[in-house]
Amino acid sequence: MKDITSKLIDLFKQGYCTPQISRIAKKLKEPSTTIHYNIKKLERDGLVRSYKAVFDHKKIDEGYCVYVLISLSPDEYGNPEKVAKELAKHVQIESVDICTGDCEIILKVRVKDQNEYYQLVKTVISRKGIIKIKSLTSLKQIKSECITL
Amino acid sequence: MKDITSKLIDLFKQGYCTPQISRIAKKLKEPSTTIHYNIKKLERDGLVRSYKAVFDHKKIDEGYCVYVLISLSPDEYGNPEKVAKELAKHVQIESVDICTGDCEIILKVRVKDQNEYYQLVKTVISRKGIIKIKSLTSLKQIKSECITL
DNA sequence: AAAGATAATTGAATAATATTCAACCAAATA
DNA sequence: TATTTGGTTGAATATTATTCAATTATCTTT
Repeated sequence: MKDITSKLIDLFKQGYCTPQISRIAKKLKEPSTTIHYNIKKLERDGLVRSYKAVFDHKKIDEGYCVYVLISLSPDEYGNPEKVAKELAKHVQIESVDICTGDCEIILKVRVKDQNEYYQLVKTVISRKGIIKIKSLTSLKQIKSECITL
Repeated sequence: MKDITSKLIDLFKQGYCTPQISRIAKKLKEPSTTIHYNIKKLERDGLVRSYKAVFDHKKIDEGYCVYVLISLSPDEYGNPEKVAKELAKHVQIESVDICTGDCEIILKVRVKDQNEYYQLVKTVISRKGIIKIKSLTSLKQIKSECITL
């Protein structure tokens, strides 16, 4: 048996989806050519970056979700983007924001369990320049990516 | 002129997209029927919740992004889901998580600007049961919904 | 306000794609 | 090892996206 499932999940995280023009046309009661034209415009103008799947994260071994508030040391403080871009490379890190307020960087992390999170903190999040990490663990996701669960 | 753009954006937040089977088939070098079968299985088993668009939020009047840490008063403390579900109803609130640690609920909010955020805090986030709100404003999004910007 | 240019809407024709089906093969189970 | 269940696949069909050309609306310039 080929393990196509995990390959599909990886592709769907990036994109590999497309709008359902005829369904939208019926919904909005407009000709499908009009819908087609308007969608292409959205894409051309860059309002839409990608079309992708939204998962039930518990079912794809990403049930452990943590918001990570990161404080930088004074020497890295002026250039948070360097650290942020480095962190963004990791697939377990869903989002990376540079912030104002109590911390300089906020991550949203999805991993399988607490142990995998611990490994991630040890190997990628803890690094030179980061002086403080506060983990806010999600006990229950009520809404995610605009979709109420 | 019909304002189809905003209707499309609304639909794409919920879904109204679908996988590109033939493109995936070429990518993975498998017959499209095999890909079709495996995708239907993913959907049937509930690993995939929806297919949707990812936006350039700055271009759709959602350029102001805030993480909101909410503390509940002792009387609501034992039942955070009630408050969480109420908050989840609002389209500007992208995600709602019930948390452990410094706060009970974390929101990710997307609005046009600071003023619209102020309105949201006044009218929906501030309510009975919420005793403390800490706003962490995103200055720059490096990665969002798994997509590096 | 008129003329010209550009952008948006649309139906008909075509191209591309998803879906169904039946046959076959692999894996698990008893 | 016989039997059932789940996965793979090619050929046929159904559905859907895309292209194109014509039409209409909107914006720009004078």
